[in-house]
Amino acid sequence: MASARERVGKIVRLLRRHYPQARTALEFRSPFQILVATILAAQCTDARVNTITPGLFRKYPTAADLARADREELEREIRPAGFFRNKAKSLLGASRRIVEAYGGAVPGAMDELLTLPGVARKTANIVLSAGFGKAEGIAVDTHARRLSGRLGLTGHDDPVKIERDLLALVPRKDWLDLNFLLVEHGRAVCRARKPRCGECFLCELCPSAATFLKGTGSGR
DNA sequence: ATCCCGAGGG
DNA sequence: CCCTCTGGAT
Repeated sequence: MASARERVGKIVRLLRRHYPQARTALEFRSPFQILVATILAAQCTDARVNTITPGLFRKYPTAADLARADREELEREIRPAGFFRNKAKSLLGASRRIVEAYGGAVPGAMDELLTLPGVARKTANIVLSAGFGKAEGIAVDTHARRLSGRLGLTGHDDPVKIERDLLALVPRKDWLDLNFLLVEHGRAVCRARKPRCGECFLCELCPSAATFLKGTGSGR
């Protein structure tokens, strides 16, 4: 019988093979830009975020610029991403603290990132991995959480416990990739509504696939 | 009509 | 633990 570790290892290998570009997609951005884009991405599609970030970064190239931004003007800029008041508050609060406590540079440690208003573990994990190329944890958003649940990666549903279990299950060298792979696969294939089990390369390893493959299409 | 790439607050 | 915040996709 394959151990949980072996099973997860197999899944990680398949994920990596199918999303070779997942990690590099954001590499050209600075930690500051990653932070901003990640905050904006909550409850919103990438495509929508991508329509506003160019103008945003032109207007506010650095944390210092953003820290000085007019709140209402900023809210207008990011409105299409939804939750614009909360997000403007987070962007302003975080950039101000970055200026005051970290000399204007986004901090590269988990405990420091967590002191930024609007930044919790998920966002911090993404900033660390996409912005700094290092992983101190594994970002568990709703996509990763759903994927983990369907694949039965861990016995838990709580994101904190999922992360803890994954960290114990996966070798450290894979943490970085997992931050992108779980989210990407959960978003693109293992979707909440109609999971695309028919085109999922993890199908044979997935205890939930049979449920969704019943009948003609999938889900519904 | 209902759900969602989070986080803060009661 | 519950609620709220937003616009877009389905």
